[in-house]
Amino acid sequence: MTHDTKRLTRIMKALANENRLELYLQIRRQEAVAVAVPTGCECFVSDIAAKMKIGAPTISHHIKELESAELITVQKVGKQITAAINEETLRYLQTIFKV
Amino acid sequence: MTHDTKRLTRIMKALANENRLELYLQIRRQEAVAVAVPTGCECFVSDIAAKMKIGAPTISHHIKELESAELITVQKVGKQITAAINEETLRYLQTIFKV
DNA sequence: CAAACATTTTGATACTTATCGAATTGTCGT
DNA sequence: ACGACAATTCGATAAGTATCAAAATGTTTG
Repeated sequence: MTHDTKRLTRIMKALANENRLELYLQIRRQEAVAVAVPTGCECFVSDIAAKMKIGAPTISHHIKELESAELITVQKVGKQITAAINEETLRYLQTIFKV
Repeated sequence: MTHDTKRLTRIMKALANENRLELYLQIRRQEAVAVAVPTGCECFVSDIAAKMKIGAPTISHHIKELESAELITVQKVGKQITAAINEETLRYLQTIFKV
């Protein structure tokens, strides 16, 4: 069992829940939109959460899991928090699934 | 929740276990070796399993999970079984993690 | 300060699942 | 047919976790 398998398992676990995966994908989509606007990324987790069918405590839990797996980074902005994709981990995943 | 999220969740779940992920990665590695030899892929699951620290029933279970998630295909060859990567699913994962 | 709002923590519950030992099935060679 | 070996099924257990409600924390604004 290599070190990489451990890391990759942690990442996969973090993506192995429907709602958490959806959160991650939404954050990526929001970022894709954000690069087009001059203000940059204003990816509020509460905006994404509002469209989902799970409660705030669960969202909070999931965000921490994604952060702990280094899939996203999180920042507090006033009352709310914003999330951003951890590009390094995304690139790592790309290399894993590269042919 | 899109249809794709459902499918992707099933795939991620299948890869979200250390031993099952290791199985999948080993099958990919074995295949990479096999293309270099004229006999093609002789990727026996028992060979991979012999190097792992879990019992045969668990291996059997994991192989079924990978197959059910369409990550691999399986074929019986005599007493043993061989596994091969489902290339379509691998390409799907590539598109997901593509920048 | 107080009200309002976003997030987090805590504690509990229900569900899933990884793993094993034992028994079973299937396949090959003698 | 029998013994050996690979894989599977069954049944059980232990560990993990997704989710919620309630309470707590932190932040902004009147």
